[in-house]
Amino acid sequence: MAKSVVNAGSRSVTSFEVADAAGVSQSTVSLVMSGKAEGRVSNATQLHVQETARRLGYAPNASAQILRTGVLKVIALAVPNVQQPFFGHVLLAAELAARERDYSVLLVDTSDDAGWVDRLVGMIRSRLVAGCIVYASDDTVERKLRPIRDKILLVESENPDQSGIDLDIPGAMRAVVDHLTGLGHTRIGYLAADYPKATFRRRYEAFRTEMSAKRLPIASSWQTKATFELEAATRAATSLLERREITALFCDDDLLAAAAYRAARAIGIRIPEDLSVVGFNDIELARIIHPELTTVAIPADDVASASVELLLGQLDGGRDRKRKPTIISLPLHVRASTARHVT
Amino acid sequence: MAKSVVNAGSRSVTSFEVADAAGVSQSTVSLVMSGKAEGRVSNATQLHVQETARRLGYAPNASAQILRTGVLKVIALAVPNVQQPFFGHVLLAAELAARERDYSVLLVDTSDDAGWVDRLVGMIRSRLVAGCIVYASDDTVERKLRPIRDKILLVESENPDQSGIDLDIPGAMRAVVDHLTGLGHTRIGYLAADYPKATFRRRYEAFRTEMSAKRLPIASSWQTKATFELEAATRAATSLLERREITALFCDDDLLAAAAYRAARAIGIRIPEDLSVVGFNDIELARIIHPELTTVAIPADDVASASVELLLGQLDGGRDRKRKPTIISLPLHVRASTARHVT
DNA sequence: TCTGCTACATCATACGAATGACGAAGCCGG
DNA sequence: CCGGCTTCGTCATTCGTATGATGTAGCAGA
Repeated sequence: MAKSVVNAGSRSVTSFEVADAAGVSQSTVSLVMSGKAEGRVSNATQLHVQETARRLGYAPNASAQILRTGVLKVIALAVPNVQQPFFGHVLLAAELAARERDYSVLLVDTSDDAGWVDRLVGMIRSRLVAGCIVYASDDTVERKLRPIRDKILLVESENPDQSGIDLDIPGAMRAVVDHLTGLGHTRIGYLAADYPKATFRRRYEAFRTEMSAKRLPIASSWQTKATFELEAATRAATSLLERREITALFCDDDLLAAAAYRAARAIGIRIPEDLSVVGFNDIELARIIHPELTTVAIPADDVASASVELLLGQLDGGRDRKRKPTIISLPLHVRASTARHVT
Repeated sequence: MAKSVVNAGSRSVTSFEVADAAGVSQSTVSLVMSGKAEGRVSNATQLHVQETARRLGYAPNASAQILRTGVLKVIALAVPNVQQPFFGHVLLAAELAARERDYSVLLVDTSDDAGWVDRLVGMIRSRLVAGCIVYASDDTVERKLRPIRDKILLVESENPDQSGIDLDIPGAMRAVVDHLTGLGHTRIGYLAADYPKATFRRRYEAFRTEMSAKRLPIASSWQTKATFELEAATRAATSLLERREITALFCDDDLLAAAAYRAARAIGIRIPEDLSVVGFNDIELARIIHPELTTVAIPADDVASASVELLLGQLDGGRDRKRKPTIISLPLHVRASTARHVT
């Protein structure tokens, strides 16, 4: 009497129905399904239950499991602007790392509205997600996250000691300035990202520190800001370059470097003969534009997998908070966009 | 194995505790919190309960709510390779569209392993997510998704009639071929994406159809395949271009077009003077490389928001399945990489 | 005083799985 | 024939919320 089949209709199969169909109790089904049946259920029964469950298309209801066990394997990832290739990498790597530990990843985009922090806090309070990795936060955000800070891992926090993960910005900027001065450059421009993020501020500070240490000049006319919108960035770069005062240019992001390329081409400045350019991030674009871009690489995979690891550790580890942040070092990839300055 | 318990901050507040603190019953708290209190709870009590809840930091437990109500506002998004900028756009737009209807988005990356389909089916069966949008599926995938097909929305399915959303590939290819032939090109090459996806096959079929309709030649030596890995793609493009048989080249993706640019530059072929290039996707890169790339645009935002809309409709609408797919048309953005062919 | 309302609030149960506390056999040794 | 030990299962409760059913008090009308 094969009673089939329960099509994929909307009502879902419960452990009670499996129990009925298999002629056992709900407890037995639960024990078998959760793999805790050893020593409590005979092998024959286990097989029978498994077969019945399969036949009925049974899958334990996640909400019920979570409610009962308190175990929730979903984390959120709050990233600014997923469409930036760099964050795409981060997202991908984080998903992979999470999946390896049986976690799923919920996306929270932080780019367009201010409501995301409250939504995130709500998600965590209501236990829709167990915790969250937050990239590039700022003070306002961190204040709101305070009450749930043991469920949050900050990457590149405003306050470095709050970070779980931090990047070796000073080291990277030292490498950049060393590289450029090593090539004979002294008038180094700065195309900054016009976003109020800690990471950009810290890059600029590190730059100034390095330049001072080397007693090199910094002029405000050698510097400007731009968003990542291509046309706007190109205009900003153009107005900077057409003064023809600098021989090298650091850009806060590879996209800005690409804009600088466009600007340089438009006004007849050759890269690297007339201008050396250094970017930041090392996204694929860096090798696509011509000449290939010298840039500081952020190892997105390492950052993401380390974040996941730390967050999950923090979530069940409990009280080992006052750990120092993990520092990720950022290699400078030297390519064809930088060359010796000839006087 | 001692079970570590009781750390101060981690126990979460329940509606019973709020009820106690406020001197009312749990039911009352629930009614107030869910906004269904009108006519059942006096205003004074409502305010008092709300205040108490706020003071204790109460948030309803999501699992319990879902279990009780059966309402689950999380959907999954299965996309191949989030790090491709195009899918970054899709993801972002989908998250936004979902959020507007109070849904959250769970990411499923389909690029690196084959296990994702089973994981996805499990998520849906166990009601961890309510439904899923699946991009660029294939037959194998669709077979496995069959049992839960009313919770899935396919975008660009292998079998067009299964799709909820489809792209007007034939229209796009017609525009491409019209554009190139209008410029006097007859020997048109094809740099294909080496991935077994329906979308690429359909592009190629549409290409052949158009070329036949115009009685233009197609030669296998004018065509090759490549993955999106930059170096490999550049090599493939190089071997295609160094034959110097074609005057125009269609590329399955803007990244491949970028590789073609590199190849062309390396062997001294000028774009667009010696070779016109057309891409596909219109990612930001298309305007960054020089000359700016003529390319078929996929309106990622429209695709994503329409997908979300359709899926959510399908999830609660229930039985209006046999709807025809929504067709999204793909404009050709003509830029500087295509020019008249001079004999 | 009794019926009929309205306005508030509570009771009790269901959602579906997990799990500690209990059996019920079967078997052994004495 | 009885106590004790395994082996195999089941019972009953718990997780936290939502909600139909059920009061209770107060008041108006008759």
